[in-house]
Amino acid sequence: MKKTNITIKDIARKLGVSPSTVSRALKDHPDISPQTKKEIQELASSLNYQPNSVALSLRQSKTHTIGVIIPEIAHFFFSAVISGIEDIAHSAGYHVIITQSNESFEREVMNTKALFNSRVDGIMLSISRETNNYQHLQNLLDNNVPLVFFDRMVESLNACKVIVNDEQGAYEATTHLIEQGYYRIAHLAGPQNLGISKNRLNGYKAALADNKYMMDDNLVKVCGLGTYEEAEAITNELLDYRFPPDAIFSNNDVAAYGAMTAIKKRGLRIPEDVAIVGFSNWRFSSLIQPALSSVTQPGFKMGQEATRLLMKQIALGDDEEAITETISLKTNLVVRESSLKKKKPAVS
Amino acid sequence: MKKTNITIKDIARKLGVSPSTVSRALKDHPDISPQTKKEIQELASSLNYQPNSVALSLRQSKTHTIGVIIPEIAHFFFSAVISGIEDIAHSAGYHVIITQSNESFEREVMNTKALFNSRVDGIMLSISRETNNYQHLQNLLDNNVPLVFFDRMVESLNACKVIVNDEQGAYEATTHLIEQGYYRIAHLAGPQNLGISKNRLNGYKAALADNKYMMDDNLVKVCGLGTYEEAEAITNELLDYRFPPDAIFSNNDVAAYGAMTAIKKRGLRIPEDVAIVGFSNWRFSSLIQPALSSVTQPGFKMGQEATRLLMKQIALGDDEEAITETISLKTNLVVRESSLKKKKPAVS
DNA sequence: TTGAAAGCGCTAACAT
DNA sequence: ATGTTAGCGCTTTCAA
Repeated sequence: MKKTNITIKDIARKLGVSPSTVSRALKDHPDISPQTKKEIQELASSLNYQPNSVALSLRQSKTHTIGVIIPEIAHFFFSAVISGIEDIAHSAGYHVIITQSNESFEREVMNTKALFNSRVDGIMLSISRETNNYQHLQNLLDNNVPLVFFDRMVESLNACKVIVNDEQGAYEATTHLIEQGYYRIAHLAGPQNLGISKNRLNGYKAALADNKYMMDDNLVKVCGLGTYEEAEAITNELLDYRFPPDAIFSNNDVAAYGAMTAIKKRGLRIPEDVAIVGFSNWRFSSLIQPALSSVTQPGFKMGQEATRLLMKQIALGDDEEAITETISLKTNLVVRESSLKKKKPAVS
Repeated sequence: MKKTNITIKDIARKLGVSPSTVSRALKDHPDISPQTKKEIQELASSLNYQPNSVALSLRQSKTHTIGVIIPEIAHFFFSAVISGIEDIAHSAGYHVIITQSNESFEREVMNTKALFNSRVDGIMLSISRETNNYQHLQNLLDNNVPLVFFDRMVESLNACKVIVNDEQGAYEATTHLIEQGYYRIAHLAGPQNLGISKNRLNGYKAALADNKYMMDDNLVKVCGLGTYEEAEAITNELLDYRFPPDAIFSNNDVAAYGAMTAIKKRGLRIPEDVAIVGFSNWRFSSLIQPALSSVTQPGFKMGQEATRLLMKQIALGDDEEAITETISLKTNLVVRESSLKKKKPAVS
């Protein structure tokens, strides 16, 4: 006695009118008389009628759904992105279908196909590590499917992109330390084959240069392993210098933690003796490292911007030329009160 | 010159056959002659034909999509759940639509409606904090929509549930400490109005009782604020006892971190002098707290199990009686080598 | 072995 | 102001 989803037909039959009348009444079409309109709407709500979006989608060839392909959901940065996507999509009346590539090329291809078959109105993705063939994405573009890349994009494809400006983030973090009055700022860098690490090092260098600080190569140490023990050891080397650094800009949170450990073990104070600012995706960094300021990736915002871009594309008629915008997001410098040493005196 | 999604009709026209023949050929129906079948399949693939799932869904009133309502995506536990959901759903050929309630009742209701309208084949949800009226969920059940709760469920509703056995997890953690030879085990408890905290305290008590340990009320401290500073202060109280604890079982990772800080500041060693085991949702706990063992919630598994349950329900005919199974998942005790003091000697 | 026709639920152009 | 009809893309009975 279940399984009886109310349809427009049902309502029409009960009221002795035609389905089209019901359809019009339910969407408050001006042609329908107030009288019938009222009857229909009342019956509909008392029957708890819910329109079948599938039928609508077929009719209008529009699903009001966007597809997302993400390398790994259970990663703080990406889940923040999803959250941002959901935020904008939801308020625009869109659903979000999430798929995961798990960094596998094959799954990425499967997912694009499946999303296309579902006739999503647009797709946003961050390509997997393995991906170096872009035919599946080119297919989408050829079929006029709105496409937006976030975080990891394909340079050569003619689509919208949202990325993070790491260099600028590093620049800002370093400048912050300079403004706080630190004068010997070391950098725990990441492996230099990663673009991301290189950009951060460049930002660091640029900030030093712009502030007329001498660049001292001894203060830049690459942490190749990425363990905190490594960072701890490297920090110890730095602290053993005759002129040790009084601040450290770290490429990531693991290294920052290693540095913190080394500094504390020596009985030095953070940030009075040595300050630390590092890039971080750490959800709980404020809890764990109350003395550390950090530079965070704006995942939520990235999701929002990517979705806005996608919405714009979707709104475009199918004949109009696709837009290909690239948004470069600023990182957030999260400064904790307790990590401030001194303000630069106002210039007199 | 775009926007021409290939349909079955297109193929039929080009080959001078009927749409039904094409449909059959594409799904390898035995009635079609090998000859035409081959022609059709070849043309389809060369045209890169992709079946329109929306039309399929309408036809079969089956969307192969499941809906998820989650309080907050960017939370490690929940994103792990999503990951588990995706894992199972994907291999069963299902899509996953994610929605977020943001702990708001209103949004939860909107989301259930929207998912229902999308005619998802089933819904999984963790209710929001605000939710205390269940009409929207009852509606789903009345409409025969398969429903599975995970983590936060509604006792009174007749649906499948997947939860975590916190009491058992606490029991196991405490037992672990006992087996390692610790004999004075304190508990940093959570606010006792939360079922979850109560369950963990109960597990702790049960473990002590089963091992013939004296229950000492002085060793159970409630951390009401939930800050790590509070936990640090409370730990200090404990350590000031004439007979201080040699192990701490903590209700959560924040308290564990506070305890760790207090212990380290006194120059005591972990785990030799005082061991800590705590419940944790911490993604990076292994990195940050290499000396701490922890009890983690099996989020991924929860997602998997919930999805399996949902699939089972979906597979059920609409006439058959709905099943209402409840699965209680074991927590994971993550033991780090460095947190082991001594093994209990084998009984001679 | 293939085709014609109906229908999933809804809407919109075209009657009336 | 309301009804009729056709069609979105696909499957599936039924007929040939």
